[in-house]
Amino acid sequence: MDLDERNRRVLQAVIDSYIESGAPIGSTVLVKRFDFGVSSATLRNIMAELEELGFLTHPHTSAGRIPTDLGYRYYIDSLISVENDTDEFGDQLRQAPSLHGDDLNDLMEEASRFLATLSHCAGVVVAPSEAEANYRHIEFVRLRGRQVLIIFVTGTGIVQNKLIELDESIRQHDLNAFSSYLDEELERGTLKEVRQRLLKKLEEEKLVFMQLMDETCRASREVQERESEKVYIGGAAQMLESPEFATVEKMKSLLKAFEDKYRLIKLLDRSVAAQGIKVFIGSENPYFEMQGCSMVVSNYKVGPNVVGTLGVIGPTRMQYKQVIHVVDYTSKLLSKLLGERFQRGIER
Amino acid sequence: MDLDERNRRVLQAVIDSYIESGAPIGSTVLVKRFDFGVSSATLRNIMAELEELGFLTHPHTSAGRIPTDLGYRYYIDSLISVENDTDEFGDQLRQAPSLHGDDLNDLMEEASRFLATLSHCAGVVVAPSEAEANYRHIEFVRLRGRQVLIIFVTGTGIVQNKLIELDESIRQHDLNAFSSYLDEELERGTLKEVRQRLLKKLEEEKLVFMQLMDETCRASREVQERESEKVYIGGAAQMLESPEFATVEKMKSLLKAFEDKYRLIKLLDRSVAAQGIKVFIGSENPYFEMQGCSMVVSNYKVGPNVVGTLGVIGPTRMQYKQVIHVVDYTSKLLSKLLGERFQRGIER
DNA sequence: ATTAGCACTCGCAGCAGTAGAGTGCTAAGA
DNA sequence: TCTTAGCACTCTACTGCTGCGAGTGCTAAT
Repeated sequence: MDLDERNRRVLQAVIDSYIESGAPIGSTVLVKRFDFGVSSATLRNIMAELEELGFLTHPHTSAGRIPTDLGYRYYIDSLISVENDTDEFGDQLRQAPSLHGDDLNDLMEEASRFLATLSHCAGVVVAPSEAEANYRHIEFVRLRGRQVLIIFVTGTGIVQNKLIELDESIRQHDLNAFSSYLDEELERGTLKEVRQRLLKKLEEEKLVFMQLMDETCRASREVQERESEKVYIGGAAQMLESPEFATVEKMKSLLKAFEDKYRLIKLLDRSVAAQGIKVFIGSENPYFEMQGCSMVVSNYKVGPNVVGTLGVIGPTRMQYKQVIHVVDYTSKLLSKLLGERFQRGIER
Repeated sequence: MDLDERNRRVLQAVIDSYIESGAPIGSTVLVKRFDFGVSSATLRNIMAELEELGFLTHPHTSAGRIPTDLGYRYYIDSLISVENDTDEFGDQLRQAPSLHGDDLNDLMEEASRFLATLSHCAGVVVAPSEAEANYRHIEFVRLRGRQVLIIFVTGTGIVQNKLIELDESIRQHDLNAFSSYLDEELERGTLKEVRQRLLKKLEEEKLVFMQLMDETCRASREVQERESEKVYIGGAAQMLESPEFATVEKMKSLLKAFEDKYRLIKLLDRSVAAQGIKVFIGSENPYFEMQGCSMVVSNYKVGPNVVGTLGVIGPTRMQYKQVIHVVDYTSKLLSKLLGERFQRGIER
């Protein structure tokens, strides 16, 4: 797999040019645009070699070369340098309006649009899942009869709710008392632990409270699941600008894929087990059958913990350098913003 | 504008056939498929007449006829009968799985998908706006220092929240006291009225509470606005199945229009000042520049009040009878479900 | 190893020709 | 006066053909 310096430069030139123009790159174009100090015939030989190695291909006999997925992979791994010459783009990033939605939903949606605008691809953000949520406050509101609305407030200020139905009626006064009790106990541990302590204390004495507690635990789980199933997709229409999706068929299948949010989450979550940025090129991704699409994904944190995934889905022929930069920047930005919320949360 | 019986029947036959097949309808096709007891030549004469009146047109000299927007309008107003012969479709509707999302967001999303699936168009639901929200409970959670999270619970069990910052710090205990006070007062009127009463009572004595009250009112307004800006769009990809959107350009502009949710809300809200189902055909709608699209909209209620809009956007050539039926059914279904929540809410 | 030259391949745009669908008009019949 | 058969006309869609241009691969010379 080792290429000599010249071959590498040619490969890079082909991919760069192709990313820019979208049209197959012929040997004469390379001679005109770059200075390899060799003739077009030599370039043809080199390109034939690169094709044999699987980095390039051509759509038909008399067409120029385009990169294969393998070619892109090599490009990303060995040829791109994200650091240098992106400074003017970095400035552009920093000048972009920051995110300021104070509601978590707004924030996520903004982030997805932010990604989309700057990358010219579709931006995707998976909502944070706090595995063992640390609740700041739990409130109960009695609606009719035995129906009770449970409201969860997490340390990060996220508010979620769930309606439950108890076996017997309970007074709002008692609910308030229980709520205060829970709040106190929550300072000393998670909901599960509180449940354990409560179990010992109450025995069979107050059955209603025990049921309320059980329902609360169950609701908490459900509410967390519901939250972690949310995906925010921004700027999907932008992707359709790329000529590679200019056929009706491609467009349709792309949009169908975006509508199937559930699979999208699965895909993104599995993709990013480890930290840092990952790039998936075209067919590399077994779950997303869409041909001609790449993903650049990363994750974001609250404090020290990875809580969610975010990234960009676009045509295989995307501006990888810039997109990687954007995804990196956004993940850090979002982590910072969530971190600030978190700080507010834990400090009592 | 009055057509004699035969001309009406021909117009209806043309539109019905066109809706079904999507191809321009020629005189011979009509003779084959319908029994008018006249020859194709006569039908040609009639169709020429209908064209002169503006109900029909033809894309080029040697093509069959297709309806104009005016033709569709006449069709909807005078020719369609929603009542009869839709019974088997009504059965299909009633057999469809009902909606059961207990979270309001889930419910709206489900409703939009419900509309989309049954109409084969894009389903759109605008979130309910309760002009003067009747709150069941208002809760304050102190985060850090002077930051307070306000949680609103409406009579219908909708939970919304907003983070505010006070001028001076306040203890959680006092917040709780204020919350209980508000809850009691709210039984006797709206938030605004409570504010008036409070103003008289407190005078300048307790400045913090007054500020908290003001912030709460402001937050309440904001939270309501935020909610009423939500639109749920389901099955947008389905629309692309129609051959009229089979060109790349049409697809793109359609998707762009859907992404611009703000304008969509404006459009829908203005459309439905009055109650009942409305149909907007193609160019009839000045705000939605998309050509070749019709909307069928209605609204839904909580108890006696209209609170939101819902409907379907699809190609001008849609199955109006069925779609009208679906929209009507869904609006009633949603009203019923919300009504149940509401009943739960007001009964204490 | 590099390069100039050349034959070859393939896609694409343009063009002519044809088939088919459908119309509008006219003149004859009820 | 309304209806209808017949016919000329129009327009689209499809087909096959041709020439052009871009680009390759190969070969022989440097």
